[in-house]
Amino acid sequence: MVRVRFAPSPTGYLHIGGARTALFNWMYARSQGGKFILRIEDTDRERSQKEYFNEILKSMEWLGLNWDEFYKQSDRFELYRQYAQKLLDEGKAYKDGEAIILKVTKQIVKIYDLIRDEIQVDTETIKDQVLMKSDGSPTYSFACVVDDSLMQISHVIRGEDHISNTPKQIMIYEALGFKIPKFAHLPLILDPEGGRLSKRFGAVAVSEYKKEGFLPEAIVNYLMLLGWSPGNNQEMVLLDSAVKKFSIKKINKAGAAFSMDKLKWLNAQYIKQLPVDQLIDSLIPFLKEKGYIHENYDRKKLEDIVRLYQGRISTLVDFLDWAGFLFIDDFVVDEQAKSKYLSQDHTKTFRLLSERLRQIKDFNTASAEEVFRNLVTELGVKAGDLVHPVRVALTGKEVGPGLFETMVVLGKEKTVQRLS
RNA sequence: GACCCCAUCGUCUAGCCUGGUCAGGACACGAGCUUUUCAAGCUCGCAGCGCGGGUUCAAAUCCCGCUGGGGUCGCCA
Repeated sequence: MVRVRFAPSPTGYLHIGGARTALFNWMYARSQGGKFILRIEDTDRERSQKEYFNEILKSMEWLGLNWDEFYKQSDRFELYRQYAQKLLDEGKAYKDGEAIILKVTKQIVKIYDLIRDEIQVDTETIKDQVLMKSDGSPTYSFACVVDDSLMQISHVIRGEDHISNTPKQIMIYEALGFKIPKFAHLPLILDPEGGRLSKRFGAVAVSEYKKEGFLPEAIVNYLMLLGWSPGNNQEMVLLDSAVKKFSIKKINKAGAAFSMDKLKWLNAQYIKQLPVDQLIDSLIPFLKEKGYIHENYDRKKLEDIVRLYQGRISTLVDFLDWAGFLFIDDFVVDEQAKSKYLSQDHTKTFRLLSERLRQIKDFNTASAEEVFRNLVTELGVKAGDLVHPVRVALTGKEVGPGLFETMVVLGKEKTVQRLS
């Protein structure tokens, strides 16, 4: 039975590297009909915070990485103490003050890694390992080994940064007489320049991506493509089909640089193929928070607006930026657009257009366009000479969807009003 | 520094195991089409096996070295 775990420490938010580790563990469990366990490694009471704990759980749920079993190391201190005592009794560990330390014997430790094959390490360079700290709490490696054994973890899938911990942990397994699980060390996610992923690189927390308007499906899709490929030149991969094709052996060995461009592209693809109703539902919290809509809003009208922008936004927040002028009257007018198209006085033409539009009975794209084209012909100017200034007057921007579609979603009343 | 891991377009990758297809796809970038603008979409294009040795009739693919990058060296996890 395959049993894997994701073991984050609540000393920080769930970041994209951790999310990918969780994802790969989850995919492996689901692909093998095994169990996915979430274990919170909160042995460091000083640095662990409830806030991080909550954020990690929420982000996991948001991404759709449901777990079958849940544990918290802070509930298990007695267990670690017992096993440390056992090693003490057997003479495999010794005390230094209150701390309990494992004697490291000289040997060549062989690690069998599913991704990298065999790795050999000479323990000559490894010093005796602290198992229990002076304050009575277990060290990371010790708690990790005890838990992985007791929880019958079959495969330890974690970041490459743990490779050098592995020989130390194998010695603990051996001292305890525990069965050694299989290991798979994932390549690390690098920042866009190929360096270490750090706070210096803006958004690292999963919750940050949620705030920026990314869809969980897109994040998950992007993350699985970092170090793994479903084959067949496929880019958009739903979790279900990825699970069917998933194989640890096919995971890459080299680190992967994070590309915001590609993530955004994927997010745009997911937004495009989302049923409008679902897109509206995803947009509503953002619109409410921004104060663009309140409890009572016209869903039909919102649907028209969303349809107009669905194909041109790459994040949910983009929608707020592009369509804000439809919800509020004191929208920001782009300075460049203003100087480019509104530097000369259009008052008279705008008034004329406004008046003609006001008289339309059935205000739709066809009727608005007809009125507009007739006026342009009458004035003897090119359509574009009026289209752009009008767009800026109505939307505050020099770019956007077709002008007449824009007028219709804005509504006759506001269109007329903004032109006069 | 020591130890460990890694190396295909700028980036993510397919191909490597089981040597022999113009090294394929995607993002980004460039051009064109479309068009009232910008996106989107469609078409086309640019661009890569880090270097040096082997092995072989034949090497991106197997072996060695170099270089480069990354990771770890905590009573943090």
